[in-house]
Amino acid sequence: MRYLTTLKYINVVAKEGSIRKAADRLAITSTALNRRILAIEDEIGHPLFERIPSGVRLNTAGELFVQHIRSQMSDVNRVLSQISDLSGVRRGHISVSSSEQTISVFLPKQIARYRKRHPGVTFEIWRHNSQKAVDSLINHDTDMAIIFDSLLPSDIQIVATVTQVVQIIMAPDHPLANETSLRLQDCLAWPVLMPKENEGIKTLLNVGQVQKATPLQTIIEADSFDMMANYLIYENALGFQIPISMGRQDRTHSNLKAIPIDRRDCAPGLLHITQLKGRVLSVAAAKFQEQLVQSLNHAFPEDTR
Amino acid sequence: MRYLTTLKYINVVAKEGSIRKAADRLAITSTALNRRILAIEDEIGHPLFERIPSGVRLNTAGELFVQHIRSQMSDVNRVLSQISDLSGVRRGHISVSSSEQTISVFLPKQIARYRKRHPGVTFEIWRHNSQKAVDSLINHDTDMAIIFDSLLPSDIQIVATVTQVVQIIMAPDHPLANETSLRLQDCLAWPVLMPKENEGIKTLLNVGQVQKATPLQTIIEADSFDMMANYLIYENALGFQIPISMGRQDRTHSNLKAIPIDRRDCAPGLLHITQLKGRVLSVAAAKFQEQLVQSLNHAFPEDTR
DNA sequence: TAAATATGGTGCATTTTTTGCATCGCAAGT
DNA sequence: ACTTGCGATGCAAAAAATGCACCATATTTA
Repeated sequence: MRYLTTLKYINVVAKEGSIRKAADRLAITSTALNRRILAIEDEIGHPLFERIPSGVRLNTAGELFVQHIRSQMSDVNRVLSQISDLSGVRRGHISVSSSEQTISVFLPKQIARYRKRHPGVTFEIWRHNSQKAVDSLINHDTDMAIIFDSLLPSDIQIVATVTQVVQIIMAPDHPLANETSLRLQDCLAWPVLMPKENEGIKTLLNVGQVQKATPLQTIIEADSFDMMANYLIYENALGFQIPISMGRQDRTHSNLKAIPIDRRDCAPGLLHITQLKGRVLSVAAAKFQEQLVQSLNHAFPEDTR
Repeated sequence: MRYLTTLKYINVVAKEGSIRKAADRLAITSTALNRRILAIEDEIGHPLFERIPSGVRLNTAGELFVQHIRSQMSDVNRVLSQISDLSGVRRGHISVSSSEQTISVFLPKQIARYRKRHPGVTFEIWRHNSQKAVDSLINHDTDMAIIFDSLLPSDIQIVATVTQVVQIIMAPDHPLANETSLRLQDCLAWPVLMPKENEGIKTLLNVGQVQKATPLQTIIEADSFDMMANYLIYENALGFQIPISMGRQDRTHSNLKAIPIDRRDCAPGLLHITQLKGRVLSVAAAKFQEQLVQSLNHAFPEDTR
């Protein structure tokens, strides 16, 4: 949209914190960009940026205006998507913020399924921890976020929630592999691989550990589920994950066994599908969100806790 | 705002229903305007207007886009108002839709009071019946509306409500002038002036009449309160109004006596201050609305019905 | 301490975009 | 059959945006 260029430019400058850098990224001259900014500041009657030696920084007016810009741009996208939808083709671009747990197995399947029906829709997936996920929603950088067990600020709207029991994963020939449920004290004898950035699982486990005063012996902290999965083949250690991270037992991770932790030791976590409160999603994004919610509810029907 | 020109143009074309007429009103050539529209239609990838022999008409895509434009423009104004407010000066423009009852006495006083504190704010007052008032809110043509006793659609938000008892007005020397409350049957003996467009009062009275089977003898239907007031001096007739239409008894309409109708004959009406649901008002408009609500509640404290 | 390297801002020539005029084709009203 | 009003288009003029070279200034580096 041509009439949005200036707004887009300002947004980039705000993010880069420097006119020249922004100009680089936008593939235009810094002068052109500089002039656009001076012009609009003049038009508004107030500067939007504070000039500091290392570049520029939004002042209060700028904050207000940039916020407006972002909501404008996402609204335009929504309307364009609606218009595209009128002629039958479902076009659009969907931006999703996802946690480590859902990004590897669950999301790809969902996206593939959606794109099968609507090939005109493109996707953008961000791997965010919960804080960044929330920020990305507020900045209109993403349409929706999948967040595991985290307290959410009030301007985030929870669209759907499913419970996820933390599971212990191990090699299929592990001595514990035939149990149907495990207590934390059963694990003390084995070394443990702990998720690192993944605050959700860690918090849930920590609560359990503190309550029971059962310190696990963590040998590796890592973020990658694949890394963890591969390591478990070589040593009789234990890892943690939630069901959504794993494919079907017989498929993606057929070489791993997953056994739920007894609820007395570790409460089930909540996996939320969220969006910015009050925001109207594009047709494409709304439909995709609908599909996500439906799939989640189907795959993990409401437990009786 | 320069970057909004195209949007503004499209909005005008949509309202005028003709590119040439819109171009006239915008003081540009029809070619320039035509090109802008063709350009943006091309950019969107869908026509916004349907070309008919007598001009152009919005198609569905256009409806969507124009709706977006209107909300965008009012949002820009809100942000600009907020930015102005940062530097201490309260600037802005407030657009109010008002019913006949409030426009002559109540609103001028309120506006004067507001402008005394914030001379930078300008006003625009529309005299609308309730249907037009609602439309103007939906089109973003007005920031708020004062509507008397009318059912409101669900996308209108009621900010405040006061009750207004229908009064019978008459010359001070009228035989009924010394009563403190009147039944409708007391009025049968005198000719009656009925408000015309003012559906609110008429509906309330009609309910009363039907219930009691007491047909009033209407001699004049008119919209102007002043006309009504002046006529009552010459003939011993009766008129109807609600308290907010009258100034203080001793001031604006000192030559008239107002006596409430007994509630058994005519239920009190509701006067609403309304705005479009979900819309964020500019600083100026929000403050003015606040003042209105406060004044209303002060002037007409909650009755115990 | 002085040179080097960033930053935003400005004058001027150039390119791109927008506008206005004259005109066409078309359809409805007279 | 004619007029009138509509949107669309080719072409030249006007206006706006851009890029280049350069300035002033503050920070970092040698």
